[in-house]
Amino acid sequence: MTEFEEKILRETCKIPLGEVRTYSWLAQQCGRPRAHRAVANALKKNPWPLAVPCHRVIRSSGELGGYSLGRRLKRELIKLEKKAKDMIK
DNA sequence: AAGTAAGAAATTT
DNA sequence: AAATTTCTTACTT
Repeated sequence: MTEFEEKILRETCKIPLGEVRTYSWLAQQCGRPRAHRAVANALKKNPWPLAVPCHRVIRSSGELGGYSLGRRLKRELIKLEKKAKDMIK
């Protein structure tokens, strides 16, 4: 595990409930604005699929992107978290 | 050297 | 204007 990957994962954990960020956004948070591709690489081999909310990371075009546990689940999780957010507020 | 869960730009439809 | 192709990106293996 490289430092870059760890940074990515830590930033991913900061994404609030019911919200999403893009791959390039994460790249910027780590000081490498053009490393979006490497970000995807780090997330796909995320060792803790649920502990780190990598399902809150989507493409900048608004599309889902991929997910190690299946894009379908990813969609469901985001939907569910939006609901949860509404319920809490 | 090759591959990637991306992106922007150029190209075609 | 939307869909598809092509090249670039930076990082890992």
